[in-house]
Amino acid sequence: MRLEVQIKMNESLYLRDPEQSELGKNIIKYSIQLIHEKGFEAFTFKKLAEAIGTTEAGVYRYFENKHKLLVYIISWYWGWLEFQVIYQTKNISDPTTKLKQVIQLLSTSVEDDIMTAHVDESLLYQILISEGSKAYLTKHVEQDNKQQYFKPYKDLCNAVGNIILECNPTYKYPHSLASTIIESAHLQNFFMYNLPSLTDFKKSKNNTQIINFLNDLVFRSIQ
Amino acid sequence: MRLEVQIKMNESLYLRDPEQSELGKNIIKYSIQLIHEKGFEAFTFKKLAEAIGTTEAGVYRYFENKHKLLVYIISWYWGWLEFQVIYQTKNISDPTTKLKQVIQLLSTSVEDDIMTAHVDESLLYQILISEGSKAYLTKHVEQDNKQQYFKPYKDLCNAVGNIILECNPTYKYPHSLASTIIESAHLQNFFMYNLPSLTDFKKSKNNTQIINFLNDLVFRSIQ
DNA sequence: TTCAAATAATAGTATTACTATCATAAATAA
DNA sequence: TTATTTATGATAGTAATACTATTATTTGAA
Repeated sequence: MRLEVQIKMNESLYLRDPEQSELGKNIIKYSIQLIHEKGFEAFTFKKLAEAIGTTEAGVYRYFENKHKLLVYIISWYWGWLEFQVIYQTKNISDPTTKLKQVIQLLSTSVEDDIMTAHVDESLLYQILISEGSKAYLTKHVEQDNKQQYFKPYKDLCNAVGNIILECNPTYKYPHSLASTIIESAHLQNFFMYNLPSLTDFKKSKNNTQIINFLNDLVFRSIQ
Repeated sequence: MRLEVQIKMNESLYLRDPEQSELGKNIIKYSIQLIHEKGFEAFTFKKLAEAIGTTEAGVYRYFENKHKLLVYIISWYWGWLEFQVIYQTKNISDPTTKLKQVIQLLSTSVEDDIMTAHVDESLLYQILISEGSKAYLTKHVEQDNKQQYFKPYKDLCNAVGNIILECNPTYKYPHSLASTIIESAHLQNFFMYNLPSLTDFKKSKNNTQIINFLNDLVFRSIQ
């Protein structure tokens, strides 16, 4: 038996559901590769179509524009991450241990999950770090938000906020602390590799230093 | 006597120094207005030229492309902010009070500084919140960094890091904490207005709640 | 006054971000 | 089985973007 994890996506992000066809799955697969390789600004539907072996018009039948495609794959990752957070903390009763596990998950790239064949999670993690904030840093964030595009991010943030409250029910800023550690985990990662003097870390494969920093920050904050 | 503050800019950011001519100053002034109004993605040199009353080619004589112009105005703001941080904490001897003052400066838009005639700092603060990270979240961050484009940001970060160390010389992550509070100040501001459920704040003119959150975060972290 | 530098005016190109049309192949329903 | 919908492929076309180049005109310093 073959298990497949399916992340339920917001339907208004796409014109045709990419999970439902080979071409659709290729659009996701190759857009992750290309955005990772070229960066979001240099990524175009034409290049994507060439990589897949289809035409530009073919891609446009699935996604209205490249921004929606970015939001799609970023949202997918947030959904997958929330699943990981819930799954990997299920049997932990101590909220402190749970929160540490969450910080670890937020700070490290996971190996390519075999349960999601057409998605390479480790590439996606890199995309999240470099391009993630571009999903919402737009002039149309309000409309996008009305369409619920950011629900997976909010859900994750809320889940993390709840674990924070489990650790200390009187802590006053669970959501802000949650969004701060999520974003900081990514940003410190980006800085460590690209602008290291903005951090106190040396480049390293594992992200222990970032994890230590965030643990220190979080647990002192919530006592 | 008329005082003018001049922020020394990295010369490789521009082709011709915009501070040295009327057209140049207009390019800065109107690009701030237009980027604020339309967002960086929809901002073009053609629209800018029309707003100023010059031609596209005229703008290209000053800046190679719109990304360098963005980096220019963002860097300008970092430089100006560092000046503010130094100036406004000069006579404070207590490092804790100093750090609080810095957090306040990072979290609030300052009134338009009359000492910089062609720059509207309150608009620039909004641009920094929404577009600031796009200055470095690119595939060419490494080359840009080699050209020292991010020096003003690093300098500010370092100045804040030093104040953190004054408060607690044994704190292990002064730079990471500094970059985290700088970015978090902006992000929480953006979220408060656009994705409020990622924060614990209600929309408000002054940013006291964000300042309280950051003070709490920082001073618990460094004890 | 003269000469160099800055600007204005105009034109042109490759690429991007789409939209539209029509033919064909594959899946499905009558 | 045929008829018909549906997805894809192939091709074309358009407006806007991100530039580069050329020439003429203005300005301002020597």
